[in-house]
Formats: sequence, structure tokens, C-alpha cells
Amino acid sequence: MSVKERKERDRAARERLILATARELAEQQGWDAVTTRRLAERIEYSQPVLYSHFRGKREIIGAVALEGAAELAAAVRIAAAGAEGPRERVAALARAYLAFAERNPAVYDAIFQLDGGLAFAREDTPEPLKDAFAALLENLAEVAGDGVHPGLFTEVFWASLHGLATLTRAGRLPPAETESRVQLLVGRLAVV
Amino acid sequence: MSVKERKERDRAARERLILATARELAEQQGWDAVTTRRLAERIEYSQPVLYSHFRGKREIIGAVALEGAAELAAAVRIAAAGAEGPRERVAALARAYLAFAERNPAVYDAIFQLDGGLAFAREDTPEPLKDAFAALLENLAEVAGDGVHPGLFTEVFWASLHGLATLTRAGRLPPAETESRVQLLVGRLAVV
DNA sequence: CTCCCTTGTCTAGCGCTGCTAGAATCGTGG
DNA sequence: CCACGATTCTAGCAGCGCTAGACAAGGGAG
Repeated sequence: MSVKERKERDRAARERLILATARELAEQQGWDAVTTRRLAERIEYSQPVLYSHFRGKREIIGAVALEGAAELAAAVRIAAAGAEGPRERVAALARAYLAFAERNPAVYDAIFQLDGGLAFAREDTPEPLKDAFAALLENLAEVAGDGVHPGLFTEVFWASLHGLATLTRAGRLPPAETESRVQLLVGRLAVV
Repeated sequence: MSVKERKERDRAARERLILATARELAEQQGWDAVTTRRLAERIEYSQPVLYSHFRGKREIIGAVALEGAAELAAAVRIAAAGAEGPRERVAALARAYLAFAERNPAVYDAIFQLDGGLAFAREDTPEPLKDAFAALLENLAEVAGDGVHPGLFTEVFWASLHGLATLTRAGRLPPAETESRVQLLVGRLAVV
């Protein structure tokens, strides 16, 4: 039975290769450049091999998004854990979130902008997505303020960060004053 | 010379028809369904005619976006003008903005999500886009708070609205509590 | 060791996309 | 009424996501 196991290992490795390659290509040249032909060529297999791992391009984007969501959650938790006091914790969280979006634009797009066939804000929402929201909630609940539902506060705070991230990335906001915007946002939204 | 004038009129009318049709098709079935073939068929001309008006699909999206930005600016101004007091003015502005995004999702996408080849936050930014920002600024400056640059405040407020709009539309936020989120956002950000 | 058969991979192709060159047609001024 | 210039159309290119069916490779049985 060792033969079967080896094949399964190889298959899993190839799946990781596909995702890593898709992500790399997307970060280098944007998701539009991630065509099934180019992706197949880079992993040195033919196109149909991709379809033996994923239902289609959208599912590949979705898989990259889930990876990214886990990383985003980790980045947020690490940043928040390294800060003293509620105010600084929230500011650190905000900076970490925006830094992730700036450093991994393609992955951020996969999570929040593109259609990766993922369900959100529902019961069947994949675990990494729920966990990313949880990572925000954990650190934001303490500054939601009296009588304000922590979940609702987290949604609003998250939406604001998302707006800053996307508008900055799309060139809609000049990137120079990002820190000023974070200061303003945290100062106003967080109740310390 | 009346012949030439008539031709120019006809041409301008056809250009409006193209844009109206593109917009209608996008709102009905999404921008993915707006292909040059379908668009040409709907206006009862062949594909190349589109290219005698616009450089390509992206420019059509951009033109729809400019139309939409003007409407968004008008909607914001009307809503704000009809409200009493700074606090209510800002709340009305926020609701009007989100309502526009919800009622014209394809147009909102054209303005802020898709690549319409438009320049933002620069000198050569098209007038309607500058004006839409100005419409926000006009009504938000009074609640920016002491020592806070109105432009910066407007950017942050706008980003928050944009985040709420896009996340709600993409199913990332449950639409039920939109009003609660607006209340929270306005209550915290606006200094009255 | 050889043969068969399953499993996995590839070649080739479908219908679609945005876009364009060159043919054909239309309408106007002489 | 005709010729010419502007306008519009037909037809086609390269590339897209995706898939059917041909083909090859490699393990298990005899």
C-alpha cells in the first residue's frame, strides 16, 4: 500500500505547487495574468491537470484566498499581542491589516475582491474566513464601547480598514498619509 | 453645413445609446455580461462601431463611471441639503451614499472597483470624480473636528462608507443591520 | 519476465472574449 | 446621375476557460 501513499503525497505536493505558483504569478503580474495555460506551463504540466485538482480557476482563487485569510488572521494576532494597552493594540491591528493588504495585494484581492466562490457571513463560511473575523473581534471587543455589540463594532471597523486598503491600492487615496488616516480612524472609533 | 451638424447629433445620440445600453446590461446581468458582441447587438450595430466611439471596453466602463460619479455627487448633495443640523446631515449623506451603491451596483463598480482607466487623486482626475469627492467634503468638513484636516477626514469617512458598501454588496456583511452600522459610524466619526 | 489493465496525462478542439484589417455599402456634393 | 469620401460590416486573429477522447506509463497477476 506504500505505492498509493506515495502517489497521494505527490498529488498533495503538486496541489501546493499549483497554489504557490498561482499566488506568485498573481502577485507578480496580477490575477488577469493567471491563465490556466500559463499556470500549467509554469508547473510543467498540461492544462487538464489543473482540473483534476480544482473545479476551475475560481476554485484556485478561492484556495489561495483561504491560505491568505489564515495568514491575515495570524498577522493581526501577532501585531495585537505585541502592543501594550487597548488603544495601541487596536492601532497595531489596523497597521498590520493594512500592511498585509499592501504587501500581498493579489492575495487580498483573492480574499475580498474576486469571486473565489466563497461564502461569507453564513454558517457554511470556511473556517479560515471565520477565524480572520474572529482575530479582529478578539482585539476590538474591548474598545467597542458600552452598549455596542462587539460584532457590529468589528464589522464597522473592518469595513473602514477594508475601504482604506482598497481605495489606497486602487490609487484612489494617496498612500503618503496612511498613518494619519489610521490615527484618525482609531482615535475616533475606539472607545478607550 | 447642416448635414454635418445632423451627423454629429446622430453620433452623439448613438454614443449616449451605447452608454445607456452598457449600463442597463451591466445592472441587469453584471459587467461580465457586457461583451462587445452583446452590446453591439443591442444597439443594432456591428462591433467595430463601438470602437469608433471608444478605444475599447475599458473606456466604455470609464464613461459610465463618470456619469455615475455625477449622479452620486448629486444624490449626496440633495440628501445632505434636506437634513437639519450637522449630525443629521452627515447621517443623511451616509445613507444616500450607501443607497446609491445598493441601487446602482454596476455603476458603483464601474466607478470604484473596475478599471475604467480613470485617474484618481491626481491633477488630471476627471471633473466628475473630483466633484463627487467635493460633495462629500462640503458636508463633512463641519464635523471633522478641531485640528483635523477636512480632506483627511473626508478620505477616512469615505473609505468607511466604501468599505461598508462593497462588503455588503459582496455578501461579506449581512445587509440587515446596515442602519445600525451607519449610526455607529456617524456617531463615532463625526464631531458635533 | 511478460502481459493486461487501470490510472494518469496529454493533444486537440469548442465556444467565447476583446479587438482590427480590409471589403462593401451608403449618402452627399458636383 | 454619377463618382467619391465617409461609414459600416464581414471576417478573422490571438487568447481565454474548459473538456472529450486518444495515448502512455506503471503496478499486479500469471
